[in-house]
Amino acid sequence: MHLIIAEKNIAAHRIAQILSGEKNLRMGKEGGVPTYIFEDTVVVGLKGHVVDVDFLPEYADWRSKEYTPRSLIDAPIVKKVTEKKIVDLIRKLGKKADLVTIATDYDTEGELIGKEACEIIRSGNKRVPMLRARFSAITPQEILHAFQQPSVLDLALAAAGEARQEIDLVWGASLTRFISLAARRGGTNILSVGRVQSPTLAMIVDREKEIESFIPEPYWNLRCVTEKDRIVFEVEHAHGRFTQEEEAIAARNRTYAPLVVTEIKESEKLDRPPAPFDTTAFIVAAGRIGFGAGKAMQIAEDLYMNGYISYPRTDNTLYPKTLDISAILRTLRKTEFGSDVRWVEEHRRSSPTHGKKESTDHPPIHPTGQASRQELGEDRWRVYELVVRRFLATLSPDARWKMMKVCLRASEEPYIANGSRLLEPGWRKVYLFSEAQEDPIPSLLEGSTLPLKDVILDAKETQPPPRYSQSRLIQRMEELGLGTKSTRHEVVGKLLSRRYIQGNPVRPTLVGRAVIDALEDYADTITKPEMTQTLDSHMQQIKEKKRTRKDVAEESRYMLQEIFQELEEHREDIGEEIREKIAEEHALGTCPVCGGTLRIRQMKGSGQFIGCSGYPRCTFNINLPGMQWGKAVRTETICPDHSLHHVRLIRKGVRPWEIGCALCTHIASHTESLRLIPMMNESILSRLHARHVYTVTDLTGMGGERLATLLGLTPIEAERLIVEAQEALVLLRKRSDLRKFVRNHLPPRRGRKQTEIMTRMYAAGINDVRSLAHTEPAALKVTGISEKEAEVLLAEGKKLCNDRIFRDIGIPAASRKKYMEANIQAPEELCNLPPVYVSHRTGLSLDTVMRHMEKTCTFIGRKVPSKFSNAVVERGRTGLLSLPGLGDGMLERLYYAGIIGCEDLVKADPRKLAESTGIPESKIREFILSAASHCTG
DNA sequence: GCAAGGTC
Repeated sequence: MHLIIAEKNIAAHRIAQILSGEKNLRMGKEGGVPTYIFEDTVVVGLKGHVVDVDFLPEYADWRSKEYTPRSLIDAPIVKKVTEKKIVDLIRKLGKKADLVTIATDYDTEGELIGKEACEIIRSGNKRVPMLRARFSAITPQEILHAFQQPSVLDLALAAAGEARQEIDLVWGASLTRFISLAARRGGTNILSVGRVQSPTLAMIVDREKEIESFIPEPYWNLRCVTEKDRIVFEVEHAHGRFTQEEEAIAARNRTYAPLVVTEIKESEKLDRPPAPFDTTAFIVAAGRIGFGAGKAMQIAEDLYMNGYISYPRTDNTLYPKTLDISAILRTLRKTEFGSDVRWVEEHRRSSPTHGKKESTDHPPIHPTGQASRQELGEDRWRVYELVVRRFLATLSPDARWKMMKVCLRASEEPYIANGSRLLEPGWRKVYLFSEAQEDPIPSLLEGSTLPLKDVILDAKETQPPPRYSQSRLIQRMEELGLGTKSTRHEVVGKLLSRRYIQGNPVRPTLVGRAVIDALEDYADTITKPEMTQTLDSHMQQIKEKKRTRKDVAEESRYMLQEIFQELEEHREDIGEEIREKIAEEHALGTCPVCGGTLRIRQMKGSGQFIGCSGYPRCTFNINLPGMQWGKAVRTETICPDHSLHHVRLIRKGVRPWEIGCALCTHIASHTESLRLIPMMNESILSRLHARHVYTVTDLTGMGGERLATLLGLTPIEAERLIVEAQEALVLLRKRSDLRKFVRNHLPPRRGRKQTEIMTRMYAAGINDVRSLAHTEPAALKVTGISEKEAEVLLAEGKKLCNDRIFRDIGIPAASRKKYMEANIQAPEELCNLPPVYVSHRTGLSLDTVMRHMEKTCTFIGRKVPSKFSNAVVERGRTGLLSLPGLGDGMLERLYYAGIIGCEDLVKADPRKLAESTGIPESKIREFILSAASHCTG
């Protein structure tokens, strides 16, 4: 049997199709892994690496005294299986094979992945011949050729990959642990360090520092407004930017009407369509239409897996000759882009565009299947459309522009105007994502004069360099050789998830800055892109057998040892420095009450709030929504009124919740409540605010005397204010309770706001669950709730009220639950029922039920029912159950009617009893008869 | 709990 190993399932499938000629190809699954079988051949796809490197298990404890971060440098490295199903399958198939061909991608990682597969197979079959097929595209030509002339694994090439693995693991793990431990950050807050992520982060931090230290330079622009054929347009002074204001003013003062056209230069410009998409260009283009790098790749991956577009991880910008472009166009004719496709077919350029990069791994990203807006949904459709239109653009003719340069004079001052007009849109007709900036000016004649409608002198300032957008960052990474087409966007995602950076364009957090500052001081090698470049050249030397993997790794370890020498000497300083900067991350600004520092504080549970550094001396605090709404972080925006950083709640997978200035929000939300106090007026309110008393609670906690002096009230007024505040607080608590209740029982619906419903309820005089429960369903209409929902709400409200009454009566929660389950909801109901029935129905002991009934009856002013002894009840029960045909179900019904023994039964009126129990009268009569004979006899 | 690189 011939076993062929491909790098991924999709490649295995296509290789099998080509080699089998699509005849008798059987697709199956073994051990959960897809297989492709024809004749005597089995093709299996890996999932990239199926094993990974790691340290021995004893190194797992970060805080181990023996296995310190530094000890990882020389720790033994072992391989561990990460894809067990695949590993098991290829080992099993390898045992039966008499030939194995490794057909992974033709690059360094592919060779290493091939070697891993080889070693797995060898562990079960030492003798089987192992060949290597090398191809640079999965096309019939390439594949057939590769299998006709197979070679063997290139161990030097694989060793270059292993060197990378080893170095990345050792540097990354040891430095990550060191920095995290020094800063005392564990769990989800570790501080990671790596050959690619750290230089990328350093780039972002550098840019931020550049922006901060940027000193704007003033400059002046001089322009004139004029008009021709009713078209108003502007001409600029030929000098361009003036750096001296006097010069600009002088030039303006020399500018007199009329404007005379002195020269007109017209030319034509060809505008080539963009090159086909490689991964980076795709991410950039997707970024322009609003997708973050990670999101764009996730969607592309999805479209690829479903056959709409080609493999999204590629460095190639040249369509291979084997790509059947006309066939793709024919496929696309059937889509929404049909008319564009036909236009392209009629106007195709002689050869498609291409970029600088040509690699042979995969073709540029292009559409492979037809799709409709409906089947894809909004986001996927937009990405698909982008890929389709880009593909069409690369086949379309150039756009043609008419360029105009007009020179003018106003008195002696030279002015110019640049205009452009799109003559033929060419590719721009099909590619709508790159806006054609037309700048039309009316047609002019040399020597003609124009009116001078206005002369404008603008004072401006030079701007700092912009922050990196995610896609620009990925472009920079590519330029610097950081990461690969498959990993660059993941690195950005990693920096975001570690909270080193935030937003798009990206900004470093203080944590991110602190880590880079520390690394630059003590381990700057890891913060420089050069580390990757050096590693690449060392890998090249290994590939060429000029150096060994061992040699390269040893040199790298030696360098890392030296770095650790420095790091360990300054361990305390580094830790303290990072911790200090991180603490700053939570600081919002000055406390309005005491001048201390307001900080975001997170408690152990899900609580978070803003507190003062002066606590307990200063108790000023602001409540924040719980952590389930997102973790509170500060943003760089500062409130102009309170000089406090704005606050934002961040939660995974959800758009952040911008709280804004927490103090503004705090004041606004509590002002409403303060107005509930009858004697509150604008004057008192503003005096309270001026004294930083913002909430009703704050007010109730104050002494009358203090309040009087603080607000300039008489002691009597102050006392009254406090009493009224206390009453308002009671109302607020009721409302808060009602709000929670409504939230729990009213399902959220689109376009309905809970706060509005609540406002309307309060306005209707419904301030607590009790008054809600006693409202008519129709009366709730004004709140915007449907009648059905109102009924549910009222029923639940009644339930809750009754439960609370039971609670107030002193019935424990466990028993209350049992009454509820037995559908005994109100205190009156309980009192009306025979105790024996209740006991039987709920499973509570008779004594317990009697005790509860006693309390309940007393509470609602009823007569307490007389007691039964357990013995009497028990005797009655055995008596009743001894009657022929009377089972447990009947017993309960009789209990319900107050019949607890044969004596009661004999005395009962059969017809009435039948009515109240639902048992047929004839049956009752039978029971009575037999009861009479039993009990008397 | 750590990196970067494959792939899903």
